[in-house]
Amino acid sequence: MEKILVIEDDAAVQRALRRTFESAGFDVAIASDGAVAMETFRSTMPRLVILDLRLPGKSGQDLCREIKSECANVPILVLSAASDVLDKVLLLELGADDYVTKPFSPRELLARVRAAVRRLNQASDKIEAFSFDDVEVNFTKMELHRAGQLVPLTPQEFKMLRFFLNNQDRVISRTELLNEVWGYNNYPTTRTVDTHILRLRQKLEKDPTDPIHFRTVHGTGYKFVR
Amino acid sequence: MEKILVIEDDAAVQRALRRTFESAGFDVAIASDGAVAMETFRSTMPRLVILDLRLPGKSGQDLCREIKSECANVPILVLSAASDVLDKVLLLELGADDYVTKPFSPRELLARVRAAVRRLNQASDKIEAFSFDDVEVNFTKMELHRAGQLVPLTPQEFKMLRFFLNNQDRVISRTELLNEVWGYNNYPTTRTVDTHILRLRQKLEKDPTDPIHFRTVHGTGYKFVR
DNA sequence: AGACGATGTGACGAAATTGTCACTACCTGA
DNA sequence: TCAGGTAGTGACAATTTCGTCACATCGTCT
Repeated sequence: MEKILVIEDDAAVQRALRRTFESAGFDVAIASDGAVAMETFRSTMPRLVILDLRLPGKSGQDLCREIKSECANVPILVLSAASDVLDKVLLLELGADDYVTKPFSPRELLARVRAAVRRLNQASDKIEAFSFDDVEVNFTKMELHRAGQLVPLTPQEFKMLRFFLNNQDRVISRTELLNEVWGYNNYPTTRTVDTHILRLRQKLEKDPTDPIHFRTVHGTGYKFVR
Repeated sequence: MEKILVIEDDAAVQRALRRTFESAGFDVAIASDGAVAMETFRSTMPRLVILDLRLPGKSGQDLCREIKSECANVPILVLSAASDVLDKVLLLELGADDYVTKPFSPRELLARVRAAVRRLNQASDKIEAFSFDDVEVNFTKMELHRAGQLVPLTPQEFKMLRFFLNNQDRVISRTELLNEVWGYNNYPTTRTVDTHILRLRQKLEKDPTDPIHFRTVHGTGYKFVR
């Protein structure tokens, strides 16, 4: 279920948006006030933000910039009164990804949000190439070089590495790894995960004993940090 | 079991509400008088408040504001006579979350309370990041920084911290903590809770000896205050 | 069939986490 | 002020979790 944040002061519009998006299966958080909006943003970490440019307290434009500077990959959809003199260039400068002028139809707004979320999911899911340290990996070619040298990875190792790269910084439990990397049918032991982490570390870490990238989160799982 | 506070002077309505909510599994506290309501509120720390706007003593509107200013995340459901000239906007300004006009059906009221509580539980359970003082915590990354420094927390400490952040200002008994944080199967001593509070304080409080955020409520439990 | 690489498993010491206890300090009501 | 309960604190032991290794298994290629 995708989480979105609505920053809007008009109670009637709030209700309308909540109804529209909740019935479309979104998880809606609302901030009525520019002053608390950033806080709400940080605590909910939404997938997308709908922002009314006309706000009491902090200006919508500032908010836009602030959100973008903090989390560049969260799309922002701006609501603006038709009377507002707005040009697309300004909006793009602010970091907004799309805009809708009031009065708008909920249907249209919903369509735009869906489009934005779809783009996001597509873009984020399939890293084809990546590099960190002196490591360069290309999933299309299934090749990994370290300091220019080709390092052979097994298929399982590639899968696992890819999953980690697609979920950087996030702590991932062994169970989730088994589900996502091994698939739902196979049920190896959680011990197996450790062994594979070990192998990835030995191949990719400068000091496999004291790993920087493939970190252990005791009692919980592992996470990849660039 | 969710605790709710009913602020209502009419004895007949009191009885009706008590019957309705107790048989629905709620824990009901009642204040008949605006004057003592705040006191009752503070001592019971309910999950939700049902407030009759027409009260002897202190005005219902003032109460509404006062409760909200003290505990912003406790939903307030307002009861009002149909004859009252009520503006929805005014209510929202007061901080009320919903309202029902008399005469109301118990069934409807119950439904609204349940909806509010559900929203609360849903919304609150998903805090992914939060900050207070010079502390910043991110539950997705399982990282906590204090004054920019990484402070390692154990899984149990993360769980506990999260529960406290999700239930700010509310007094939580040791038993409830054991149930919610440790789960229903494990039954460590209530003393165990104290030890973990100690550890959180040592890691997060400026002066662990004189804690500001993780407060002791003697004879009852603990509460987190921002 | 034999060889080889890839993968999964169990064992075991090491490390981290967590629960408990004992003791002290504190609070509260008589 | 005293007694009795309640909470803070540090040390310690029990338990859980992790890293690592050797080895079994499996499939594939020759």
